[in-house]
Amino acid sequence: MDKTERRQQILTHARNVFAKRGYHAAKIDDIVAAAGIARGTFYLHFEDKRAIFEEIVDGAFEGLGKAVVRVNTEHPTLSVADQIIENIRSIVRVLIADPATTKILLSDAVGLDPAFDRKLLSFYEGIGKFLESSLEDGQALGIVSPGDVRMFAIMTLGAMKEIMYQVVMRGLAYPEGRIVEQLFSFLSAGYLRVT
Amino acid sequence: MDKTERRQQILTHARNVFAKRGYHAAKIDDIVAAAGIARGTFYLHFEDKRAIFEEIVDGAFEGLGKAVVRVNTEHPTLSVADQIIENIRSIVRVLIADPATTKILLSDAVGLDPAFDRKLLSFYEGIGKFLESSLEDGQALGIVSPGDVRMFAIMTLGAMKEIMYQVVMRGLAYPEGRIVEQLFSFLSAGYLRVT
Amino acid sequence: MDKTERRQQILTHARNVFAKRGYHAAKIDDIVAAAGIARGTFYLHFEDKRAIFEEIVDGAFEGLGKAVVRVNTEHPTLSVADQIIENIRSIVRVLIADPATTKILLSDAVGLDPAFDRKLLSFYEGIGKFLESSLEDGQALGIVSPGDVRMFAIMTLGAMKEIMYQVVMRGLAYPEGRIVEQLFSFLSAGYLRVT
Amino acid sequence: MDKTERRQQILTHARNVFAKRGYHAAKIDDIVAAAGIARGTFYLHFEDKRAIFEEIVDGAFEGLGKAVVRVNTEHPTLSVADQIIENIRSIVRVLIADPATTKILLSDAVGLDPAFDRKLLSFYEGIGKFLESSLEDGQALGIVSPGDVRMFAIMTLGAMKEIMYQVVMRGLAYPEGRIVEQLFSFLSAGYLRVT
DNA sequence: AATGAATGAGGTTTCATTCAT
DNA sequence: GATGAATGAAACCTCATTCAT
Repeated sequence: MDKTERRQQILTHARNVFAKRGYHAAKIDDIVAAAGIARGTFYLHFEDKRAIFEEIVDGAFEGLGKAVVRVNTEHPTLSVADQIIENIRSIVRVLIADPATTKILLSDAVGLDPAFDRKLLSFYEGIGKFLESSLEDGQALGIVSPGDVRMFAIMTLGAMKEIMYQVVMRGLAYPEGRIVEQLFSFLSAGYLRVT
Repeated sequence: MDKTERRQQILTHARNVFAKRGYHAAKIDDIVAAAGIARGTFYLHFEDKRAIFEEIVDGAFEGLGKAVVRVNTEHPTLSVADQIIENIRSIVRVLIADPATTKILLSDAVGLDPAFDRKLLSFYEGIGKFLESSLEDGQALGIVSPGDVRMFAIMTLGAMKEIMYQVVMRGLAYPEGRIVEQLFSFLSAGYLRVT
Repeated sequence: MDKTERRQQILTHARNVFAKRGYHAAKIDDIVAAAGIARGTFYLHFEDKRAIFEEIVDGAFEGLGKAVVRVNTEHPTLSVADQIIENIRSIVRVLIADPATTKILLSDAVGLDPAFDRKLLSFYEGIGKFLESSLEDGQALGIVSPGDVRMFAIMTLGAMKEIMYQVVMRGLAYPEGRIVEQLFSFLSAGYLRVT
Repeated sequence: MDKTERRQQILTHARNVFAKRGYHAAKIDDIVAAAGIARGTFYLHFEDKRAIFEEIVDGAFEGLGKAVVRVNTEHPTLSVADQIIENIRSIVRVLIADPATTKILLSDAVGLDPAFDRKLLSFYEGIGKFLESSLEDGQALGIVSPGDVRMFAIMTLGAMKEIMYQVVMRGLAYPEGRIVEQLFSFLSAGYLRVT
């Protein structure tokens, strides 16, 4: 087994262990036992426990980053609505496809310590900035209500995170399509009809 | 200083320490140093580190539970919309009033370990159930769109959690009124106008 | 309650606690709880935990010391045999009368630490010396076999200790008379008839 | 050094430390210092302090168990008297050969706490039962006096324990042969000649 | 490269004792 | 004298990381 494969194998098992136990309760022993390697071997491939965890989280960030595509409003091949829906869909798909990683992202990586919090916040800030600028474009085109785009971005992110949190933590059994549809309809019209 | 005061004093300092460092990085020594007491004194008042953390979280749960009031649709003194707004306002107010606790709730308490996750999920499940049944009432009255109330509840909760997370983690400086107003408007109409 | 009474009360309860739990497992808290006093009060009457334990053991030594009377061979009012029997009887009686103290002596006080071991050994050495010299007198009178009186003393002491150990530790239900009679007959003739 | 050797080495040093200081005064640090290993290494081989102590005591029990052989009265190659003597001799030999363990057994392990007391009592009960049944056989053959065999067993055990206690605690310098001979003669005829 | 025994810093908790009230 | 909250030394144990084989 070559070095890259071995790394990948350890990463995969570590991901499962972290997802199952949480960062602190996951011991190096659990990881090497799951991977079927010796303790020393782990350290041949990863600097330390923190490093492998960061690598898992960074990988997740990257995967999500790739899932998001800027909505093309100039020469769209799909309608704007469909592009938004496709965006939501690809994000949801990535998250659902790897529940262990999603759980790590939405639960285990949260509140680890101030340094890790900064990393997480910085990722969400990137997402937020991207969403905000997209929403601003949308406002220019009249497809996003006038209003505080930062707030829109935050609430959108929150709604999405919470659905996925419930999916991975409680096993909420919603298929991708239903999640996407509900989110889109929520963003489009809310649900309160009180005036 | 009597026993209750002393407990309260330790709780307050512990809360700050947990909020500053996170659960694991917060050492008993940090807490007792902050409280200006000896290490043994801590254990006179609390079983162990976990216990004081749980007490902080439970206190937060309780405070939030009290903040939520069922919307009265039968003999309302306020319009339904105003009641919803008041509900949102009181929750937001409680969270903003004590950012340390809010940070603990939304960050430090998350992903601590499977046991704590269950506690957290169970709290959110309670909130969710309450919201769902309120939303069902609302549907009967025609003030909530037909649709999946569980999803509505989750997305609402997520939007709210994310705003507060940003407020306590990034120091997002939104006043209570603005948060309430934005949330209400989001729940009422979303922001996408793509059809 | 005057000082002496209070001391006595604490001693009595401490004795029970030590007998029940053993020296180390007996906490000052257990003692003061049993005595119905405050923790500080304990220290008004006793230097420390060790001191009260020593006092209990010293008291037991004293009680046993008083139980033993030198056999009078010159102007006996009782036969020598009867005097020996009376001696055994009074020792057994003292031990059986206060099982808690006996348990402390034969179990809890044993192997506490080198310093306490010395105390215990010194007590047994006193007993041993006394027995040895009595046995020597007996040899002079022809009522004790020729032989190693130190060994006789040790084996006699051991037989007696073990009976009492079984009585207090296992609740071996032998009445005083039976124990005395068995011991005397054992010392008189052993039980092996192999030649 | 392989795992078994290392365990053995730690056991040996721990035995000395326990024998020297007693269970409670013996710190893990003393043991690891004596063994010349790091603290963590200790815990690699033993669950905890209690576990290594129990292992030492259990080992002693086992060694003693092996030393005792049932007296063969049907087709004896040695006379019954000689068989008894050999039995006593092998027990005494085992105890004298390893004074540290004997001291632990007769002093440090005594009165440790109720749980350990039960372990000890259960061992002595086993020995007692064995002796009692042997004595009953002896009575049937007429080589043991009629009488209470349980009492005989207890007194025999006590005499033996006390001799060994004196040997290891006071350095009583009796050679094996002398101890055996004295014990045998004591069991055979006692020493009192008072009518 | 792989192993796994060894390391030791670091943290939690206990509990005998003190002392202000 | 009595109280009981406060103290802090001391001890155990864990586990990430190292390193000789």
